[in-house]
Amino acid sequence: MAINKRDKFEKQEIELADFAKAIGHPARIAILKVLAQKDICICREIVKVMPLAQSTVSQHLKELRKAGLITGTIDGVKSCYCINRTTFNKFSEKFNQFFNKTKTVLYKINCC
Amino acid sequence: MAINKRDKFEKQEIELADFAKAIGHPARIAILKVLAQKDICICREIVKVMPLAQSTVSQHLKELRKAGLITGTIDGVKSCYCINRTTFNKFSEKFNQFFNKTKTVLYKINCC
DNA sequence: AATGTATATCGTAAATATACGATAAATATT
DNA sequence: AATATTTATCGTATATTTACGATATACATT
Repeated sequence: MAINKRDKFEKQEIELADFAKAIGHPARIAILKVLAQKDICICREIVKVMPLAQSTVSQHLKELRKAGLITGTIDGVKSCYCINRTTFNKFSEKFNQFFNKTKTVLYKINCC
Repeated sequence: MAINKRDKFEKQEIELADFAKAIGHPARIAILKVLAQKDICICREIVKVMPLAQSTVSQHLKELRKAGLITGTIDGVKSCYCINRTTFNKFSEKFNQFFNKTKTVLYKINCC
C-alpha cells in the first residue's frame, strides 16, 4: 500500500523522472516560459500573469527551485526568480540523450 | 479546495506537462528503457525485471498507453507492448523545441 | 474437462500533489 | 509611527498517484 520503491530504480532513471515531474504541471511550464520569454522575474509579476492564487504560485516556484531549474534572490521586499541556465542545460541534455538513445536502439530492434 | 485550473493554461503548456508527467516516474522511464534497449516486449517479461507487483506494472503500462507512448497488442494470453515511434518522436521533438526556445530567448535577456 | 498462466481491472490504503485563505515577516511608503 | 506591499509558509480540503492483493477473464496445457 503505497510503499516507496524509489530506491529500487537506477539513479539515472530517478534523476530523469524527477526532472520530468518538475515540469509535469502546466503552471510550471508556464512559469518557465514567462521567465524565459518575457521581461518578468519578480514574483508579483509572475503571479499577475498566472491563473492561480499567490500562495499556489509560490508553491510551484518552490518546486522548480527544488529541482534546481530556477534560482530565487531576494531584493528588498521583492523576490527575483530566474532560470538556472546550468541546471536547465544539463537536464535538457539528459533528456536529449534519453530520447536519442531510445530512438537509436529502436531503429535496430523491431518486434511489434 | 484543489480546484482544477487545467483549462486556464495554454494547450501547448498542458500537452507538454502531460507528457512530462507520463515519464515522471522512475518505473515508467525504466519500462521505456526496457522496451527500447532489451529484447523484451511481453508484459510478463517486463514485470520480471521490474521491482514492482504485476498489478502495479500494469498500471504504469496503462499510463504510458494513455499518453500514447506505447501500444499494446494481445497475442494469445500474452500482451505485447511496444514504443509508439510516432508519438515518441513527436514528443521528443516538442521537448526539444521547448528547451531550444527557452535557451535561445535566455541568451538574449538576462536580469539575474 | 480440469488446471495452469498471463494480464487487466477492482477495491483499497497510504502518500503526494494541488489549490486556497490566513497569517507572519520583512521592507517600503506615507 | 502607522499603513501598505510583497512573498513565504502554515493549515487544510480535495484530488490524484502509487502500490498491493484479490479477482475475473481469456487462452494454453495436461
